[in-house]
Amino acid sequence: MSLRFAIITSLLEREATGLELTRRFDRSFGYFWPASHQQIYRELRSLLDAGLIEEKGDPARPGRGQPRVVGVTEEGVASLRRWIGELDEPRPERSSLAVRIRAAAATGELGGVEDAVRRHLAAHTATLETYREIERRDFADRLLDAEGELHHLVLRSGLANEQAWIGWCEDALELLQRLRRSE
Amino acid sequence: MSLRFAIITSLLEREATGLELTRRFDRSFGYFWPASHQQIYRELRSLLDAGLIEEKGDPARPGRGQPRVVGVTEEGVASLRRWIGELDEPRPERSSLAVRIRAAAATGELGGVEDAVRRHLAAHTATLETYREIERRDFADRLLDAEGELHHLVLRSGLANEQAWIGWCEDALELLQRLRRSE
DNA sequence: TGTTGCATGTAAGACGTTACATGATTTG
DNA sequence: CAAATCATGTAACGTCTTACATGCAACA
Repeated sequence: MSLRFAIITSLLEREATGLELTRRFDRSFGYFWPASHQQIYRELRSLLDAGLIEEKGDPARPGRGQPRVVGVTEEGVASLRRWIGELDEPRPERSSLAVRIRAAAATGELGGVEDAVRRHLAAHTATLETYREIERRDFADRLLDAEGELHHLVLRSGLANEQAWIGWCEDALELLQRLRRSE
Repeated sequence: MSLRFAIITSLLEREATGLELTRRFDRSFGYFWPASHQQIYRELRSLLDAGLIEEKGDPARPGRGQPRVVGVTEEGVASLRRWIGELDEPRPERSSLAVRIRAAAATGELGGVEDAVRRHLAAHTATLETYREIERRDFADRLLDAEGELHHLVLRSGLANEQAWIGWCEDALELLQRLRRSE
């Protein structure tokens, strides 16, 4: 469901074609809800069918290869407003790294898992740096309007998450090295 | 892929029937890789076909309704050991709460999102308390073997994650209240 | 004997990923 | 005009969720 409303929100911020949306998801929206262009086109079709978005601009150019700009309808905005307050439990977290560590605990295969942790640490460190650059670029001055404050809040969620992961990975490496030495 | 190896690991720790596995996933393994009984039975079938697990106990009782205990084969253990070191990037995080906050920023619908944040805060607080209870129960004494240390490490990943979420939710509520007052 | 609980399954649909297909526009 | 790029799609597959179906055992 969230993808649907992520798209409506993004289109509400500004009308776009499918590919422009895809790029927005690669560049910003996708940091908290990733989506490929295939998912986006499929969802756009369904949103058009439901009347929540509509085609803007010259409708006399159908067919493949032609950019099709879409925008949100009144009904789309109404459904978005309703969705915001709907019941929403946190989705279960899945950590393949935790599975690997339990597997290592059960088999004694400690070397492989250490490599895996190191790769995760590198990835999280890179993501953290990306988020910090965005923060410097977009949220450096302290005079933000409500919309800016909320965007910053979302970014801080990513920052906190990456920092928590990095701290834990460092912890994990320390433990794994200690266990390996004392074997 | 991870579910497959989560099941092998759990069966390596101890043989089980499908339902026993399901309960283990509800009670411990599922904190970092949730799975329903449908997923588990499907994967068990596939693991049997692949020869990575095999039926233990009386094979003369086939059919429905009868418990079927399975255990890991030599080949299963080998494939688990191989998997531990395989390339594994962190899977993209998805946050429906972040989508809601961006939607609130775009529509001005701040009341609904505040409720959503409060519910997430309550859920994360409850999960944190569960993890703390497990920590008190299973990891209170400081004399753990390697396996115990690794299990504790996995638990600490959950603890760190929940704590990060709770801190952020409190932050978010503060901001949302401030924005509401200054409207 | 009917209800409850245990145990194993089937089916359908939503969501995600990967690979590929097709048309239009730009530019070397 | 060939190649690259932009843009919109299709298809197949795998995973996850939700709802339902079937059989056995205990027991009131």
